[in-house]
Amino acid sequence: MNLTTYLKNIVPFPSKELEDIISYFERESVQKNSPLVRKGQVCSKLYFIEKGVGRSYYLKEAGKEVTQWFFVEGQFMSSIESFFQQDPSLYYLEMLEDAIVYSISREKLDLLFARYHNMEKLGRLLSTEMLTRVVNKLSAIQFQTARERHDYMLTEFPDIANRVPLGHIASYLGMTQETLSRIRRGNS
Amino acid sequence: MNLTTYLKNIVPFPSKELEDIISYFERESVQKNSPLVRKGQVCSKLYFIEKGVGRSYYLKEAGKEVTQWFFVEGQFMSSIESFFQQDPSLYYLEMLEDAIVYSISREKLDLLFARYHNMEKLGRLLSTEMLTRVVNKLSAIQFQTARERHDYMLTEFPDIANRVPLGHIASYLGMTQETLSRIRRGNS
DNA sequence: TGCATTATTTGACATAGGTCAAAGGAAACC
DNA sequence: GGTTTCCTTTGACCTATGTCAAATAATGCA
Repeated sequence: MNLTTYLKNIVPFPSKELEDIISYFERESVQKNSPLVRKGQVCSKLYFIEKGVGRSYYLKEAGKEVTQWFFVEGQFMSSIESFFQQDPSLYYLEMLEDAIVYSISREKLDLLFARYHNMEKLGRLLSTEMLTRVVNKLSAIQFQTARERHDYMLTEFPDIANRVPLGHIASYLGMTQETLSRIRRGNS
Repeated sequence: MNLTTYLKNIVPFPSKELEDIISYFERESVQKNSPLVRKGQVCSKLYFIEKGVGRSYYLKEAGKEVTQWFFVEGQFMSSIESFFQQDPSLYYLEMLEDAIVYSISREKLDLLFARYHNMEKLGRLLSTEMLTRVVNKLSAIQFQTARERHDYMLTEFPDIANRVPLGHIASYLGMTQETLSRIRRGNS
């Protein structure tokens, strides 16, 4: 998914604006398993994924990783709270496949927000959209059984199952790898 | 908490703008336990709470209510996904005390977003702030024990315990009333 | 003030899903 | 192509929290 196309579909930017906006992003190749942000760092960039899958994850006691979110092609990815509040990130960000992303720094983004009303609108729309998705996950986690959460995941990230290790998905769903494996088998 | 003061503290609106913006809101008195939105309705208004506490809640099988969020003085309240996407709300919204709120319709709000860049910015900021808070709750629900979630709640809504029934808080925290009662007692 | 209603606590018991440990599979690397 | 490493499945057992039911306590209202 192309950044220009993506932006145009959300807000009808005049092409001059859009050109200017795009020029503030940098295209980057990112290697599989390389961290974009570590816990404790302030997340300095917002990423748009052109190709690849990423995830955010917490590191719990005993080194256990808990996936917080998956990010696929055509989505923005960041440690949002850290990026916007300029606080240390509570979790890690990494790509799970070799990827191509577009990145922009906070300063540049702020500049674009200030320069273009349309851009501010884009920010608002993306933010409420993400809010909706997080609320959905919260309600899945809060009152669904392990099996129902698995079904929720299939709607939110239809093809993720074939792209990332089972353990990542299990922790994203708030269950152990063993439980997810049992659910997949069909019984349990 | 006064709406004008609140808005001014987030974005430095010129007073003319602010005056115009405020004029689009309507002041309403709302009675305790009266629903602002029912499940299945499209939520037509965004509310700002000047006085009172509200909550959003799901109605599960067997008529069991599950609180999704609390809203206190000085916060905006709505069925956000429904309000912004104009979809039927998945949950109810009600005030838990006699309250005073300021309300605005989607059309008027859109008009203000379009008219004032500052307003759009306010929308973006409030939306990312809410996103942060929901992410925090999600992480509490997803990997904390019942007791830890209780502690999380005390930071998010310090004085809520004295204002709303225990059952509402328990379901907000994803546990039963009995469990919360046992936690409060200190053992368990 | 006293009754009716609603909210909270307590106890006994049940269970979904966790933990630990080990065995298969698959994939990556030389 | 064989070996090392990582990923997934399976089994046996355990525990935090849920369910159900009943007893108190608190609150609202006549």
